[in-house]
Amino acid sequence: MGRAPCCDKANVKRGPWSPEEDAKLKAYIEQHGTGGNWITLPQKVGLKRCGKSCRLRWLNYLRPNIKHGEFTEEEDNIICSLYMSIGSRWSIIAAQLPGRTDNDIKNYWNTRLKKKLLLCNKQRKDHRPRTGYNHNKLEMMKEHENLFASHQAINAYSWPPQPILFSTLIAPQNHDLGESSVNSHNFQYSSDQVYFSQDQLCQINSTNQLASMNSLNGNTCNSSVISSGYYPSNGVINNGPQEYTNYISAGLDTDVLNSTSTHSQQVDKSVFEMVNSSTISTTSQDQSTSWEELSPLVNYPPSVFESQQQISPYYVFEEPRYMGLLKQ
DNA sequence: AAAATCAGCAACCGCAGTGAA
DNA sequence: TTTCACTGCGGTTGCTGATTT
Repeated sequence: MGRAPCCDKANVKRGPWSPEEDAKLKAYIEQHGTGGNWITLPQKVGLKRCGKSCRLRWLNYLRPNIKHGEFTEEEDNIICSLYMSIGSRWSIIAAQLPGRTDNDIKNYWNTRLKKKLLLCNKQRKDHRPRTGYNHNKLEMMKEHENLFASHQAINAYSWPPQPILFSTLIAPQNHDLGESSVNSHNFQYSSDQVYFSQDQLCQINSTNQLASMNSLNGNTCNSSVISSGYYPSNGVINNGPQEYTNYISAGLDTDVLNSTSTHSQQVDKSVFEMVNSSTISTTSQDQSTSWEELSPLVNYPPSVFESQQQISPYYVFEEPRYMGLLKQ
């Protein structure tokens, strides 16, 4: 026995919406609201549409203050940066771009931005001297495609490795942060800041806990989404609280964090060992190739890719304040 | 000029999470 | 505690106009 359909598909209109349908739906919702029930809404409005379809039409097209059309450079940067950090969490990304819908951003990424990134980076590579890390271009493109196709399914540490891989391992020690007694290896936190490992983040993403965390303490999406920041290559931060806000941060309930699986602890431990071993530079270099290929719009500290000796665990975004996360 | 191909995007589908009963 | 209707999300599809052959 399968799941019951959300509506009677035989008696439901599908395909593009007519202006009349748009007008009906818009007028009704503006006057009465959605009533919290999309399934019954079409009947109330007098539309032969599925409730899901109405919801989608409203959210993506009819609701007020929707922006369509050209994305700005700033928006491009935000999308790129967030995509590299959290992957295809379009709703979260959309939350950082007022007026943009997740569908719009998804389409924009798939049809244009991804290509723009690849092209942009190809040009950059063509003008750069080759380093010791030799990679056939075709292979790199293949690798690319594979990464894009599979990144959702693969282990959290496979990709994207660079930006947040070591975030928790060298979380600031010289500030007034509380440290979790339960799982200090994985994260540190103050009352409103938590530093994730990539593994945790991916797990959170994969189970939609990130959204739940928002509601747990009433924060908006602004507080849940990754912020990017630059962590000095010497691993020491001296500039005070402002820099904290640049890290991967979220306002959330520590009980939720503590509930993350032991897998993250194991992986974190192995990564921690990697950091302390000599193999890290090689590994990092390998991984960063893909990352580098895909993220030409992100500015890195020079040491990330140019040096095999230093690993800078944080990346810097051109204008982190656009993330809506920095305290002004 | 016509056919084929490509690109953009609106809409759909199905799964997972949530919360009320 | 379980069930199930409903919502939200991300991936995919398919239509349409633009571009290329």
